[in-house]
Amino acid sequence: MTVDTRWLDQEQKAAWVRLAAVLELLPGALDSQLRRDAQLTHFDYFVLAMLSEAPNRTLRMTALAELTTATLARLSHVVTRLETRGLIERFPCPEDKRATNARLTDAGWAKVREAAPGHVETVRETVIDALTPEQVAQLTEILDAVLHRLDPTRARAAVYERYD
Amino acid sequence: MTVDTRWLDQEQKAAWVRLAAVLELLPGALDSQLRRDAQLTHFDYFVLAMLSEAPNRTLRMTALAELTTATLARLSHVVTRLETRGLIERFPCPEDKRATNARLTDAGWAKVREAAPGHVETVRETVIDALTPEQVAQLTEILDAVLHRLDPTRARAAVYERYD
DNA sequence: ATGCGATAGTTGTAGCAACAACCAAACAGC
DNA sequence: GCTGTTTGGTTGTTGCTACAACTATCGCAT
Repeated sequence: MTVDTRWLDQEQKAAWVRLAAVLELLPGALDSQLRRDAQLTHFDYFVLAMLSEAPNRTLRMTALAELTTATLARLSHVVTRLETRGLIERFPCPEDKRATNARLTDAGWAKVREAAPGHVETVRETVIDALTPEQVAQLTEILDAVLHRLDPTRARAAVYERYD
Repeated sequence: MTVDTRWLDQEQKAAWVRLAAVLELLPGALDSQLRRDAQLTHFDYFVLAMLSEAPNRTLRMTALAELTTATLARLSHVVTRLETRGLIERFPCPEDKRATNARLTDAGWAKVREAAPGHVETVRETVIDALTPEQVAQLTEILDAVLHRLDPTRARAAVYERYD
């Protein structure tokens, strides 16, 4: 019954244990900074950021869901909350009456502008400034390989290939 | 009022965007495999794994909390659930009447043995096997640098320094 | 001995995420 | 021009996490 498992060797285990630790700690660090300074979760922030870079600061829910790697259900809940807070507005898509557009309001735009510097600073402090330029390049390649496994359809490709 | 922000350059942004994507996708991938195949969250699994490697398969709640980077409150809830399922048992610590010990039951031990191969296989598929040996070594160094920022007190050091 | 701050852990509650069920508009086939 | 299917989105439920309040014990200084 037991399938012969290829266990991890010492070096692989070293990398994995550290990755697991980062996976546990980093999201919390990002989240708590944004929550404290901008009353936003990291996911909230990312949603607003994607909208802020879109033409007319508007995207269809489906497009926004792909950009943020979220299910439509999750996105819908999040957008509902952000809409209540006046940061986003929803309106029916004229071209396709099934569809809904989400647009960043002026207040939402202001919120992104206000939150960005602190967020970037946190990213620097926790990750970027800890690495040499060579390591930053290595990290990019490594993560690309991993993403290729995680996201074979490259649904998110559009987002991060803008930054090549 | 505006503090002069050091924005990320192209290469830094490339690394960061990819890291954000991995942070979003990888935990879900790990979680859903374990949930599907062993009815365990990744955190559940890690708790059981830490206990399974401890002397007598027993640890004080505080020690277990440190090993898993969890708050005591979070751990308490998780252990309550695992206890209900018969995978862990709690008993008062004889030396310190404030303290509680958590011990892995035989059923819990069996669960870990059963879940481990599938989990390792997922780790291989999504991360390790996507990388060259050089990249694995690079990743370890990179993550060490990040962890140093993230966890300056090295609370988790004990866990991952076992794998040097 | 006793009074007080620190330590160890539990519990209640509120908020967010995953999953599934659901409805409506659009499209494809005949 | 009906009918069945796919697409786009919302809503309800359940489970887990964070936060805060609370109890009990310990250690130590007086």
